[in-house]
Amino acid sequence: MRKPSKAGSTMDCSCVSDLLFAPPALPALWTPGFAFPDWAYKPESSPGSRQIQLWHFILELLQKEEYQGVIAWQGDYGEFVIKDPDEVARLWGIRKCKPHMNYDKLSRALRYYYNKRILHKTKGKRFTYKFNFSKVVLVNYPLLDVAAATTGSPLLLTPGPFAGAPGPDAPPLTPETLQTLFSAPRLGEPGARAPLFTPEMDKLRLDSPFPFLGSGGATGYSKPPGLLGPYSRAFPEYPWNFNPYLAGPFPKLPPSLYPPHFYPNPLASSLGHLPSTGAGGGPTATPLLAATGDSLGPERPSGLAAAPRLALPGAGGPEAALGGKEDSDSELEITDVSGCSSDSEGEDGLPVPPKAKAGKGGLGS
DNA sequence: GACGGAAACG
DNA sequence: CGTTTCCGTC
Repeated sequence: MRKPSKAGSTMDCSCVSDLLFAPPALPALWTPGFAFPDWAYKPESSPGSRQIQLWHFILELLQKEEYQGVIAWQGDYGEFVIKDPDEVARLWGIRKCKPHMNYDKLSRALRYYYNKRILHKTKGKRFTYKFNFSKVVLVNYPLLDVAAATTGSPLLLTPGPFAGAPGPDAPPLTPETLQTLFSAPRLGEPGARAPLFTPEMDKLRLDSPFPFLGSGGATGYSKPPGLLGPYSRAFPEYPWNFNPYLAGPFPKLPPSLYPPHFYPNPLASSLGHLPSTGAGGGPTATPLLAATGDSLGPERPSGLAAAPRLALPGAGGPEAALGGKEDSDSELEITDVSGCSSDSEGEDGLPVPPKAKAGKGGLGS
């Protein structure tokens, strides 16, 4: 019943819209046109209102090395752990100008994602959740959903908790499916519904051993899907220097290329600017974006085929990235509430300390 | 801590 | 609609 006189706190809260990522000086491996994926901000509907959503935010955080002490990928594909709930909540609060945000509330919002299947809880592990990228992708590319439905995507590779969930909208996508979908030449075209599925793929699909949602066990570290990739200077974490999504038509990927777990990179694919599938690769996936957003699409340079310098792990490998990220964090902390009216409930001025990071070694939890 | 109902808000 | 706020329950 407590409803503090919040009256007309119409604080526009020009929270600086702090796109976490300011485009400072982008390294050479950065293509101008390759801005943050629209899809990350455009869930599906509400054309125009691109209020950041919690899962976007989480993804953002996860993608920035600066916050690895606060939230980080861990465990299986899409699994992440909130190492510092208070901090994450605080950051979220800042972003939304909700000074009283806390983990309890944030987690409630997170819990709402369960039904939406955007997120899932990793039971047993504290503060650990798991992204359901299949859903995330679908949410952003409804067309794919349609396509999948049309073909009656037979692949069900969700051993996780969803396995038993006969959800009508349980669109379990496997990386393979995604690739297939993304490879399709114009999804937007009614008549151009490319051969999304072929008999041969069927086999492959079922054959895919992916730790998508529920392969327990893999205790190894899982690198984040390079979904949002481009923001950090470190390009995608594709240690294997190989993009599953652009790998030709559908070659049975050689075992050597099959890491313990690899993740799809729908984004990259959708942007279709990665290592061109080259011959046989087939159609570019670029149209996808156009298909969905269309119209006002920030025209992607047709020749977007720009230089898709993926991480050239080769020697460096993922470990290199992992190990070398300890350097001093960037200064683009989003820890300032500048813009947020301090009015609100007339509480503390919300000093927002510069957050002394790095101090946490015993956060093991 | 984690869950989910309920009400309210923008 | 996506939370935010609050809360009872396990």
